[in-house]
Amino acid sequence: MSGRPKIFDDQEVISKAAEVFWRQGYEATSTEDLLEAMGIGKGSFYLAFKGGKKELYERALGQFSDNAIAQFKREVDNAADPVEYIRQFFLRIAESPRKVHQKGCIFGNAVAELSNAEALLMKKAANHLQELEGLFLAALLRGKKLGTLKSKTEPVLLARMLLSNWNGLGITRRIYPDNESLATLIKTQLRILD
Amino acid sequence: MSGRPKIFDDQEVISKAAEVFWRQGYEATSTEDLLEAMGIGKGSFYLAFKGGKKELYERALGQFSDNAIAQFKREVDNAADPVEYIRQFFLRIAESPRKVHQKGCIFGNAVAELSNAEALLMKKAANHLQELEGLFLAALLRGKKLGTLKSKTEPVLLARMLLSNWNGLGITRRIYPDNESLATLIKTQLRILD
DNA sequence: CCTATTTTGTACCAAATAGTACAATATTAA
DNA sequence: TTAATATTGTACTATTTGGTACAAAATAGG
Repeated sequence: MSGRPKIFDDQEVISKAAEVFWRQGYEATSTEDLLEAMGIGKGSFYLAFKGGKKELYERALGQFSDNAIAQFKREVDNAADPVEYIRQFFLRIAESPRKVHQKGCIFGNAVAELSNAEALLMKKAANHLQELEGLFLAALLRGKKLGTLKSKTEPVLLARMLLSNWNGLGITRRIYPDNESLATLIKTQLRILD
Repeated sequence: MSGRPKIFDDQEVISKAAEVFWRQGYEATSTEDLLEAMGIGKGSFYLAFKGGKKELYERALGQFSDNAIAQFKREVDNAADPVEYIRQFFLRIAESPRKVHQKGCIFGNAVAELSNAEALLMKKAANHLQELEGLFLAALLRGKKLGTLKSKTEPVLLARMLLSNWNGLGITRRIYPDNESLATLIKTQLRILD
């Protein structure tokens, strides 16, 4: 065991690939694009990712989700008021540079573009969004207990609505990549929490 | 003038192409797919659409938009209460079969998947969604005059929000293609109009 | 220093794909 | 009938693409 040393770290190159996928989408990204971004050759690539582009995309979404979910969970758990954290989470969208707006949500993009042919991939992307909805719900429930969630609406329904708002913003921010109008929109949407 | 007769109608084949683009997305659709769906050969295709797939996609979006916009406008103008029409417009989403949910919104899909390389196409798709927002706004303003729009929120803002909700539903309905839960979600979203 | 092991880089291949060229075809009008 | 014209179908080409094969390289351990 232990032959020629690897010249790259899996997580690192997956991150770089994720960025390309995010910017260009799944179909529009060629393996050549990915190899260049990852900085490795075909030999290494197909050894590490036997499933090729498809496997890489799946792992890119998975790793991205793991990081995002972990961060969200860590921060919301540390927040005194989880409802206020959600508010800031959404309002932070309206603090992004244009380039970021243009990418939208990596999972929403996946759900939108993955055709019937890639139904399995699309299901996995959908699952990541459902995880986010789950975190919304947990935060809302804690807010309810704390008394910071005033809304009389069922938390399950509020969480679903937050997810749908998130999905919508992933598109809308690309049409209106203007932080001021986005902030106004988001603040209005967040009224459902009152 | 007037040589061999055309064996197809432009609008018809564009409609058929639009359906394929809608189902599979832009990148995932090959010209071969399109030729098959349209029922014409390469000779005819490149004569009628010199710009190839790209031109066809643009015209497909344009024609789809023209039809949808025209229908919306006709119906909302005939509606006694334009605000109620908007409500029904959204609630009708929750009366779709699974196959339709899986396709989402053809314009939202375009905005989501079109990479920087296709920035111009994406801008045109975005414009179609802005037209929809414009119709929302016109309807809300008329509702305001009629007194059927109760909400104190700025109509411009409401219209923007309706568009974002629409964009979100284009994704969310693919994750939850269940009409009952969709109806619940939509009804809650529509509360902003009260 | 040799052997086993793993990774790397490259050469190669087969399939798919977009697009062109052009002869054959079907029409109208003279 | 014939000339002019527009459309069609097909054969062809050039390129891109995903993927494989495999020899060379770089390590650890004996």
